[in-house]
Amino acid sequence: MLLSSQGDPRIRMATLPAKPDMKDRILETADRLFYLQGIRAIGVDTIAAEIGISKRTLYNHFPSKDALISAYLARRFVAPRPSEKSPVEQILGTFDSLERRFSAKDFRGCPFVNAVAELGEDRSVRKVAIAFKESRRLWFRDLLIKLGVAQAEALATQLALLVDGSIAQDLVRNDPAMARAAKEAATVLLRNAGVKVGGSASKKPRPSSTV
Amino acid sequence: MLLSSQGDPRIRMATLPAKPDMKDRILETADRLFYLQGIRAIGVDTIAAEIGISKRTLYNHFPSKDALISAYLARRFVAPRPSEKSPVEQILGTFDSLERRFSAKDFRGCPFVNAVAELGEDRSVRKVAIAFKESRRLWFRDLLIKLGVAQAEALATQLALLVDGSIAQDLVRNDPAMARAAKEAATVLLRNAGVKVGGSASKKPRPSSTV
DNA sequence: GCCTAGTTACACAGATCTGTGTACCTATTT
DNA sequence: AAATAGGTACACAGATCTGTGTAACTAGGC
Repeated sequence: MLLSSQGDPRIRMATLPAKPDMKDRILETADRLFYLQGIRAIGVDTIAAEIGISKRTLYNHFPSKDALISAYLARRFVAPRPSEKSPVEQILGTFDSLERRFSAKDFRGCPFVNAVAELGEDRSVRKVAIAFKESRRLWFRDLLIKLGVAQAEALATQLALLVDGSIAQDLVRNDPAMARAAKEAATVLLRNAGVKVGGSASKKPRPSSTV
Repeated sequence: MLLSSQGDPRIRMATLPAKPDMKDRILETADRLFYLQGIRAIGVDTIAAEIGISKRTLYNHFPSKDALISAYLARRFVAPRPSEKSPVEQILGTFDSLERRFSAKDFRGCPFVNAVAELGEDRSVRKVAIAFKESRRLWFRDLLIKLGVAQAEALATQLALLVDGSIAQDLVRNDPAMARAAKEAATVLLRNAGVKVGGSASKKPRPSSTV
């Protein structure tokens, strides 16, 4: 017993005791359940039971379910990290990564769209959902500007439509091919805007090294 | 008992003007409330109170809330009616009519996508949602085949993505311009497939007839 | 040892939800 | 007039949900 300090979760982090950050555990569990089953479908009792804590503990960390919902959406709001790849690769890579996510069993659409669909009139939910959608559009736009595309604003909006369209279609159909279809459409739109895109829209990056 | 003619419910309906079929009234009200506020957000009490009937009457027409939900979705499943217009006009007109719907105050996204988002695991809901999405895709596909487009299947899927993408974006942003953006993208895709599309994607249909 | 902070168990208030039971009412049909 | 069909009023069962109150327990820090 004495020797096995490695495996003892209590000894982790040198000074931190047996606290794997309860707040994070709650949030992580709420995230999973809210996303997979719906916000209205999951009660705070269910979340607490899933972690194995008392409901009281949950309410000691979050004053209300609404606060938990807000934290859930804030947690889902991750900005795309900067990349070394070329703008075209980043744009089209978006759809490859969508295809991977669609193939995962635990994908269930866009959490922001779902939240708006469920909670409708809620102002703060809509606000963060709009901010998220806009941040992605701006990410597209900046990449298009780097590519020298004239109508970067308009094209960025169209690419965002393809992203959300494929997400909505996959939510219903469970068909990762929707991401491929979106990528093909995106390729056509890019070429139409004068962007040079290597190869067809398929998974072939093409061996050419020329610009 | 004698034969049917006098007992025929169709004849009774004709003689009873003040009875617009209670069942239809219930369904219509449920439709409005479910769609605008969410299925889980609306209880049967609310529906009955909105019409001014007793909850008992509602349950005399629908055995359960689930049955009401199914009837709601079935009612929303309207196939596009055949049109005299050219295939191109029909395809692009889809986005014009989306733009009009987005501008209406009571538009709140796709009822099928919303239902799947809310009810997630429910098999029958998913089933009708898939059927609806596929029916629209096939409608696009058949029009594209009439136009002699080679890759009608793939292009139809892409057009469906644009439709659902603009719906999702408008649900969040409340911006009818999303339909215009989708129409512009659709125009590019059609031209790329060899379809002759008159004018730019903007609201300049053509100086000739008003249909 | 003692204090404090976090957690637990558990009861409970109060709201809301689906669905049922029952007796009564009212208009039409026979 | 009697029967029938459909609606009403209203209570109620039973589940579930958010949120609170409270006393007791358990650790680490002083």
